Amino acid sequence: MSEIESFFKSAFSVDNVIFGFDGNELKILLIHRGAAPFKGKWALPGDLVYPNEDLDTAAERVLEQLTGLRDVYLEQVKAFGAVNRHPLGRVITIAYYSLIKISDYIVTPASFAQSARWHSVSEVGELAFDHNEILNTCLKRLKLKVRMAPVGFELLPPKFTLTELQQMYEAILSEKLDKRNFRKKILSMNLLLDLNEIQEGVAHRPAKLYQFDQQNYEQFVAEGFSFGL
Amino acid sequence: MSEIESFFKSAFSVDNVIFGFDGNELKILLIHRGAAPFKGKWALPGDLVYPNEDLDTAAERVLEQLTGLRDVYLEQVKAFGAVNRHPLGRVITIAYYSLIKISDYIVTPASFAQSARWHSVSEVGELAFDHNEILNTCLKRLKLKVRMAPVGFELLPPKFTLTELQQMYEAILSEKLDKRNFRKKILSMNLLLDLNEIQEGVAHRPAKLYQFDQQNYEQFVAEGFSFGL
DNA sequence: TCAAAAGTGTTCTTATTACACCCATGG
DNA sequence: CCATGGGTGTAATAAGAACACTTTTGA
Repeated sequence: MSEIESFFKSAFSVDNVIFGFDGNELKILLIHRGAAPFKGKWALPGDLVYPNEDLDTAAERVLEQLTGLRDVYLEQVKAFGAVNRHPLGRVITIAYYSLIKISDYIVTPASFAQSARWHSVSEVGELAFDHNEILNTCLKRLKLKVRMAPVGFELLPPKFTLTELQQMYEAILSEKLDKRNFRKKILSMNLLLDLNEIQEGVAHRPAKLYQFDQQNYEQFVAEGFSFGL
Repeated sequence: MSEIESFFKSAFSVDNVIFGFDGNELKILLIHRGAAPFKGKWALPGDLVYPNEDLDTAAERVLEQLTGLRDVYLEQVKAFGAVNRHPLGRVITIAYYSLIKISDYIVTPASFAQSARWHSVSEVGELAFDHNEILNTCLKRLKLKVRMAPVGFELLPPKFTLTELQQMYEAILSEKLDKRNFRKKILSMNLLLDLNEIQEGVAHRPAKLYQFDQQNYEQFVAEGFSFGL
């Protein structure tokens, strides 16, 4: 085998940390591996990238095959390429994370989707390959991102209460926030549309429902505003 | 060719945006391509990754072959993998940036180093491949990073004046900073060691020389401090 | 003595923090 | 009428922004 050919004896994959929020905890969707290597371990959903497929497209495909969801928030984080990260050959992987509304997720018929399950981020054990490292990197990135841009809304249903919003941030950042200060700040940004609706069927004073105002956000950004929490 | 073989008909490379600061402007080191594709264009230094080489190692190698420098600040940014980004085949590239002290750079004997030249970031023209996109992404990342961590010092000589420090930040962020506020803030962090030395041979009042106090920084971080500018 | 950059504080404005009670609803 | 979470304001502190003159040196 010539030297130049040996360069092409390698493959690349994408792996996707799919985050969801159940109203309480930050979760990720993991696949139970039914085959070697790492048979029996939990792993991030991922796949080899097709020869004629863009990286982002591959990550979207993995997500859609597993969840049936399209047009989801997806961000590339970085490449992981340690020589021995894959026991069967030289495979570098490009890590993504995505944010989905956990209630939109329904187990799809795809065979590997049958073995998928949500895990609390705080209770993830030892994963296949270098997936713990990938998860940690993606989580760190999400924590940064969620303070710098209004991406957290991707985890919530279209209508949400301020408490839900706050709990989502607390779950991601793993820190408690002050209720009054949080509300003051988030409302002062004028990014929440008051729907003049309230919760129903709760055994306490019902909370007002809000919606993220994407249009306002885009206008404010165009005017020089930058989100910060 | 079987399907599985086709996955391995691909290669990956690293490309490195090497930043330097000449006391005035932010610069990058580009290579003038002597061969197709993109013959005659300027390009980011890069190379295919050896089959048994980690990604970070490959980026370090590219940097060392070009500049002779080792133990340099290097950060992976992301992977670029559009299907047609390389005219000769499927090659995804992992982008890095590095920060070097421009005065340490001496043209090395390596053949491709002969065709390297510093370019002002603001005057970079159309580059080979998708290298303009890579450069922009790396520059954006550097702007973020330099506010969140004391990496800018990597661009300065070991002894520097406060004005030099400020000009470095201004060059990276492309914005003017207030002299008094800048000094107040940076000195209040206790990350600068006053060397009790002054500039020599300048035709004006000589400035005091400082050094970045890595040891203090690490201790402060351990105690929960986080750099912010 | 001139030119050139170094060095230095205060005031004002804005953002952040800390903190406790009453309200509306369902059971 | 009780339990549960919803909703609200103010005062103190800290951080950021704006701003102009004197000092030191070499030529």
